Amino acid sequence: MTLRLRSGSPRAPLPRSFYDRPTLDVARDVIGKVLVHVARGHATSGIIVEAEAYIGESDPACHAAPGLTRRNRPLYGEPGHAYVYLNYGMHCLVNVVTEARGLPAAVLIRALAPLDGISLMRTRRRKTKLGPTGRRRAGEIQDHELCRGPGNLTRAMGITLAHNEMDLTGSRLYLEDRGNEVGELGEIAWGPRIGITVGTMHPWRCFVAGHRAVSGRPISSHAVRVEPSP
DNA sequence: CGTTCGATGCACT
DNA sequence: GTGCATCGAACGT
Repeated sequence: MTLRLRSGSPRAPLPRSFYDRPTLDVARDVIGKVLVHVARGHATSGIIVEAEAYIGESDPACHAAPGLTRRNRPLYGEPGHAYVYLNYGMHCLVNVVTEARGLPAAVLIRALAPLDGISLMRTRRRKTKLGPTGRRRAGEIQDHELCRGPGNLTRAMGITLAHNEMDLTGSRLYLEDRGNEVGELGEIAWGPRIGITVGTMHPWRCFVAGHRAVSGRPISSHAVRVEPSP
């Protein structure tokens, strides 16, 4: 399947200036944008509905907390590049690097509402290694489950460690604006980041409240803030 | 519904 | 050797 765009709009990766901004602004603004991966002429894409900010060496949950290491080097590099790493030995997680000029920070992409290449996503998800019991799920994976969660979305999109440090202004892996109105998806909400044991005081997880593709349990609307408090 | 727990690889101390 | 920015099957309500 070839890359398909909304009526006639040219392929236009977001410029580096989009990423070279305060990370909380980038985390908010990636919601509603489209993540695209083109592999061997086949595109997969989805609207970002969940993201988390990791900001600087003073953020204990950020990979830059120990200072510069071989692994976290992309965080110290130019904004608009991918930071992909392996976690729990089996999941590749994809971030977009933000904040130039010495502040190591990034936004973790946590969930997408799939758009293009859904059958290819389903094929890739079916190739997931089986657990110790060797049992596979009974039914088909639903569309909204394909890219629900950071490990699931990289599996469905075919994003691997080979994409680490890739330039997001290129033509292989990028974000673009297809004019989707965030209001059509739902209301933007902020809350604590998921799956971490430190840095939970920061409400730096941004998501579309109530969207089916958002990971974790649904959160009652009164439990979330509408703006982050850095 | 809810919680628990094992699989899995690599960076880091 | 330790500890993960996870996932989902297998239990227990």
